[in-house]
Amino acid sequence: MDVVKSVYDIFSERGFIEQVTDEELVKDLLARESVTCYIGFDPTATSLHIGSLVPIMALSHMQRAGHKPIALVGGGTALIGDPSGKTAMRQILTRDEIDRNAESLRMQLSRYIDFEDNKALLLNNADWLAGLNYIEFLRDVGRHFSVNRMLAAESYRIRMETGLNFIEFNYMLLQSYDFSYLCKHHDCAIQMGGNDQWGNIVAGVDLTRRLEGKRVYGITFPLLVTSQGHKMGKTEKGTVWLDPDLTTPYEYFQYWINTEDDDVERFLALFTYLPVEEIGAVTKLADSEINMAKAVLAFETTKITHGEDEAIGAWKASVGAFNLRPVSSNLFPSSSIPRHEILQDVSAITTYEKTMKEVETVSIATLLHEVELCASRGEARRLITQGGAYINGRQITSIDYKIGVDDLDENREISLRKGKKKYTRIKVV
RNA sequence: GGAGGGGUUCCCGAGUGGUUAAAGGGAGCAGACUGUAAAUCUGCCGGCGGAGCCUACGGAGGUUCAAAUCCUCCCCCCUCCA
Repeated sequence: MDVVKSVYDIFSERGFIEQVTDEELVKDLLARESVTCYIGFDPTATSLHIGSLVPIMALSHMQRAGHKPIALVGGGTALIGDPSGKTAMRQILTRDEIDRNAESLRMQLSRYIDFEDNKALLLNNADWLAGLNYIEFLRDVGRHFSVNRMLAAESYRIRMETGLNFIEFNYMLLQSYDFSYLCKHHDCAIQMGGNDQWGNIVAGVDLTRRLEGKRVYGITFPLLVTSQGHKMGKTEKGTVWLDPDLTTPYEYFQYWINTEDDDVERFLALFTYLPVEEIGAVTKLADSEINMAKAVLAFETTKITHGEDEAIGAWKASVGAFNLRPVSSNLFPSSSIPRHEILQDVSAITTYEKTMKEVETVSIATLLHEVELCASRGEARRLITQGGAYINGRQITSIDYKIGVDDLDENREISLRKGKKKYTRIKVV
């Protein structure tokens, strides 16, 4: 088979697809011509996080296959917010905030998608939603929606039990309108999104047919949870962001290398560009050998999000801190992960600069708190009591421990560790 | 608008005057075991220099020696009726 793979094949072999509105037609369309497709993103935060990575990678694959992705910022819906105040899920944002978030969104997405020369678009639905006239909207759009059918949608059925306000109920109409608008003005033919968007996407397909007389399609991705059933991208320190100022590349790397065994293969397919043939080798890895695959996963994902230099830095720090074994040369030949032994270089680990006085005069618990290893001094004290605090690899046995010059290494640095995995360094200046 | 039910610590959820920083579960953290995995077991799990103090049970007042628990007003959610 030397037929070029279509992006649909790529999606399907990499596990991107949960549901498709019309598999045969979508397959055919994507194999035949360059298609414009879109995914919506919430502009409620200044940074995207790991939870958005599947949609982002999907858009990226689309573009690589010669299609045209549109990243749609949901500025219009953010303008409405959720007035009940009970759920914090939709914050009301001002136009300024939305525009600012949209801009940082563009910068982040630029790592994965090329927006040059209109090869991809970043649009904001506030541009067409904000000026909508209610009467006209009801007449032109609202009349196409059957409340009975809406209530049958999975997403609403669930909310019927806990309560659903009118604004939320309207998101389906607005999102459907987005789709038909993008179809009309940008010739957009496919909407993609998490499987929770299925109802909204299908509604948009229907509306577009009625409004524009055009046939459009929808694809949903599986909602990712780890094999433990945990939500993706949450750690002790909170969300794993894509912004290096919020989550350092080292922490990002660490998040991925800590992936559970059962998720490694799936994640390699979803979050890296490595060929599926190479990824399949994961299943043959015995016992701890799978850690090599995790290293590759961590390296490749970090490289995609933060660049190769940062990925190498994070990898080196990881090697230094955890005695990571080099990845065998026969594994993942497409990966650019370094495979040689290296000198210890932990500079990618977060380092705090402090004066000798600042270090000597405070209690060790305070210090652990100050370098954000512990959320409070109380937690730090507990940690020490339970034997989970280490200084330069030595367990701290007393909460009265005081740091002195003897704790400095030749670079005037101190290594602090919480448990087995959380490292921080202090540079005494 | 009327009637009833409800808002508890990160989440779910007990608790109807003091013994409640508040049962239980989940999540999380640490220790042991390991492979920076999972499972399991053990401990911890509001803040503050430990006995003490502060903050906390939707919001604001009030009763009381003492309130998450009683009273008043307000906000929000749910159910039924309109």
